[in-house]
Amino acid sequence: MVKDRAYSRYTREAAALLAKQIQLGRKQRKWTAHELADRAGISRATLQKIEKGDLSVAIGLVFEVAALVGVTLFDEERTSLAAHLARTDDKLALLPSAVRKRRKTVHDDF
Amino acid sequence: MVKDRAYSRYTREAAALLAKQIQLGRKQRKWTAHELADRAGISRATLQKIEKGDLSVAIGLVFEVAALVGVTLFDEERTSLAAHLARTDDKLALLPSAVRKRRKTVHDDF
DNA sequence: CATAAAAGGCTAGTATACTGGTCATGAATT
DNA sequence: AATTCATGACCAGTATACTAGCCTTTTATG
Repeated sequence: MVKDRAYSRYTREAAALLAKQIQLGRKQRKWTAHELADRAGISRATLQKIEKGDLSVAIGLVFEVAALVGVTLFDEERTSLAAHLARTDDKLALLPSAVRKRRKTVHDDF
Repeated sequence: MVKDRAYSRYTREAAALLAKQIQLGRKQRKWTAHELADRAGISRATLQKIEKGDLSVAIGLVFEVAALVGVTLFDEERTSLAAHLARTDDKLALLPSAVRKRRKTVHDDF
């Protein structure tokens, strides 16, 4: 053991909520853990970690499982994911591609 | 190389959107990648993967970075994360703790 | 236009995520 | 009550995420 990362409260709570929603979704569909793991193409052990809100699991695996049981991040009711992505891209394009730190002190931050 | 996982379109798009939102948030705050990586306690290389929507990054690291730049999953404006979590817990409590598969064929799925 | 710094890539090393398996426990059916 | 099976926990092995460091390419600014 070397790392032992610290996580913010927000991170822990958000992951816990996602985990619970996934478990809820699975049970509402009446799928066993084994069944869902198979559908997602992951091991049962990893699914257990996901449903516990383990923060070390790859985000792709978590999103994949979430999608399978109908849990969506980003309330995609109103705007489609793709459209939202495009709008975010547009905003990004308006900003300089590199963030530059001031070399000399300039009075613009108050 | 052994795995080479396949991910659903939803997973890829959701991760891409999150990645872009993070990058946007960072630039709006005028932080360099180096700066954000330091604040998050991760390497610059990992932050690059995060801002590219790499699906193999640990979900905790992604959420942590997202929180730092003000990107929130689960529109927490209306309901607090904790409250949402509690309500999900309640729903879970109403369901049987183990999902049981039918042994004999029963006509209830149509 | 010159230059300093940000961003992007790459690599080697090591910590660890994920897997496939087993075992124990408890909960749902008959 | 007996049985079957879902769940939770754990373990060893292997693939790989993450890091630190370095080099190259852009990009903003003087």
